[in-house]
Amino acid sequence: MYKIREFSELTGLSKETLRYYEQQQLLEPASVDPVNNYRYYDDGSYFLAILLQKLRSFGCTIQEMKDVMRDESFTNLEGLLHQKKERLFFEITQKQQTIHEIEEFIRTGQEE
Amino acid sequence: MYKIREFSELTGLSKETLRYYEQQQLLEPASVDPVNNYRYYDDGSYFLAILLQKLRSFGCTIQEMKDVMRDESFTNLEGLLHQKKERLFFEITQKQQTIHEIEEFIRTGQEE
DNA sequence: TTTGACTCTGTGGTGCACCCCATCCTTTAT
DNA sequence: ATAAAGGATGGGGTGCACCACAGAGTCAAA
Repeated sequence: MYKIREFSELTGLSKETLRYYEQQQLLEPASVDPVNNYRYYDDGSYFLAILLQKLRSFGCTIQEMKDVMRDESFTNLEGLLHQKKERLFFEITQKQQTIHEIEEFIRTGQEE
Repeated sequence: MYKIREFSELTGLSKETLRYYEQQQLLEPASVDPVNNYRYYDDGSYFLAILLQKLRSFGCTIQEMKDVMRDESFTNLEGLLHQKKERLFFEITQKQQTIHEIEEFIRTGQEE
């Protein structure tokens, strides 16, 4: 059982982020001491925290992660990952398009 | 001379955006009636407004556009455009990297 | 002249995912 | 026993580029 500080260092998620995720019902502590309200995390929490961190780095929103965490078998996980990949491909073509527009603008806009 | 509404329709920039740009000293009306404070825009304003709109679509920030608008000969414009292109190339490789990470995650993360 | 459309200013809100701080309480080490 | 370290809560703030709205004044056509 880890207290929030140690768990924060373990996972790389800040204490504030952990509290925020709890509030969002995204990652709840394994247990909360009813006397002092201290949060305690365990290895199951660790697994989930690492997953969440990865998903965030993939560009998933809190809402999307909530949808994934809702069922424990992660049935929606793979779908979300594919969707994110598609999104990234789309954003890449968007940016390539913008690059073309900039180059076009440099060429034609230069005339004045 | 166009009043703000007409100029807004002409340029595609909303009235609020025009007021905001004025506040940011990014695009000032050609004149302001001292009696009623009505803003009036002219064809010079139009040219600048279109430029600003393009720069925004290229991903330029307000601050960057301010730097460009500061001198009337637009000496910094080309530099900014090149910088934006570089930025876009970088973001594209970032996203490609993320795509690889997702694929890697699908492969190795699938084992549990 | 009336009416409706337009404009002004100022202020507050939006979204997202957090971060920061004051204040108070608890634990831990000495 | 004491003091430092760490925990809790609640609320506000951040950045960016706007959008929305209230309330008041103004213009333009019929």
